[in-house]
Amino acid sequence: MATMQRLQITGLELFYKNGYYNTSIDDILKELSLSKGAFYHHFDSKEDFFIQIIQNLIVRKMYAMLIEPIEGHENSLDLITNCFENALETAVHNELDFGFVLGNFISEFNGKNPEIMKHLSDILKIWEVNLVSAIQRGKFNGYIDRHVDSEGVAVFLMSSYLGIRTFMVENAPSARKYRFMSQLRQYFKSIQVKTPTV
Amino acid sequence: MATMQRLQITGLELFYKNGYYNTSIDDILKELSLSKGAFYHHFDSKEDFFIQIIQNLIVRKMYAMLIEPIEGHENSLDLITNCFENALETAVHNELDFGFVLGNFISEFNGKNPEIMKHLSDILKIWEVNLVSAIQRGKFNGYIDRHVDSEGVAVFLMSSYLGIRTFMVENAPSARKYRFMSQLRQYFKSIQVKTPTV
DNA sequence: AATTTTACCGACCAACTGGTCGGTGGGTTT
DNA sequence: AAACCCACCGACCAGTTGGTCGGTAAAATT
Repeated sequence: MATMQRLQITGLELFYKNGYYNTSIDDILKELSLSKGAFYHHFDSKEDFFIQIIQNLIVRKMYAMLIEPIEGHENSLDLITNCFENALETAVHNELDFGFVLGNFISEFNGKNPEIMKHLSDILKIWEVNLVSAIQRGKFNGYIDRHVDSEGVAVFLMSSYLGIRTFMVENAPSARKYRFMSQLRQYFKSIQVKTPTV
Repeated sequence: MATMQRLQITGLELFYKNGYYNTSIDDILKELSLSKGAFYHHFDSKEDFFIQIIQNLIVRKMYAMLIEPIEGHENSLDLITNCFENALETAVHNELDFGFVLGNFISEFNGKNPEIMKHLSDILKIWEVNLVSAIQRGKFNGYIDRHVDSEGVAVFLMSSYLGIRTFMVENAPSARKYRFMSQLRQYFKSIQVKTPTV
């Protein structure tokens, strides 16, 4: 595989595991048995390197995991439920979950690096916009109560998702995932269209 | 004020603002015009310093802001609503919100420093236990539906709280707080005891 | 008054940081 | 075959890191 790609993949892994500021370029190079020269041949700086990682890896995966799965015309709430279910399942198995990766980096860069924050915020914005669309589609298609605030639901969903991921990291991920999903369904019940039970 | 306290207060401020690994002891000392000698006279190491900050500042504030306010015998859901409302309001004004401080540090130390993680997890555990108690009290007192899973509600509440804080940090905190609280009330409606509307 | 303890100073250290730069060897152009 | 480009090497640099240590002046203890 191309050296540039290998650097980015390993870079993201280590940045995620140890944090951006706590991972040195040397750490990444040691992992791949490459030299400083190789790194600075491909990237201008550590910051430029990370921005390319965001654009090449994080954005793409966010789309694949959290945006495309909710684009269909089925019941939005079902789509979102399944989407979260799958995303959290990869999280249980300690794989990279890009929604969380994003939240993590936002914590790390907040107030420290406005340039990088802008890139991260943009992704969050895209997620938000797509969630709002999905919810409005759900209203239009008769699945969601027309009186609910789509923006509010989106904010609530994103918040709880970012939060449960922080929380899963610390203890009993599988049990917490299960409990979280149950309560999410409970919440969804409260915003769906009430069909009188015959 | 005693030098030791001033070090801890300034330390927490800077650790919170810039991250633990991205804040040097020299940064803290410069802020207070103190020397290395002063620091190592009072603390064994940077890690020891941070653990004392957790125990002296973070634990106390967590109790004051997120635990004691939900201990009363009124309607648990009201208590929790008010508690979150207040905590998020301090967050809007960019003051230290210790629930979030906790979540932030958990992200930062996860997988890097088990010793510190243990201390942070303990606080989260205390919060969880107290939330579960409050919810069970709510069931007992006839405010909350007896069929709901208390543990699940607690996990959901903590998640969404940690999440909204990450999310508020990035954009339009006040609007997001408002939207979040609306949806929280919506969720609470779905778990409270259903009194037939006459 | 003599001694010990406390609180603090600041020069110093080895390890590490992001980044620079002169090189080198293989492949492609001319 | 000469000239050039590309991908990479690794010694080196200045600045920063957490941490050490010998010293000192004031306060507390004897």
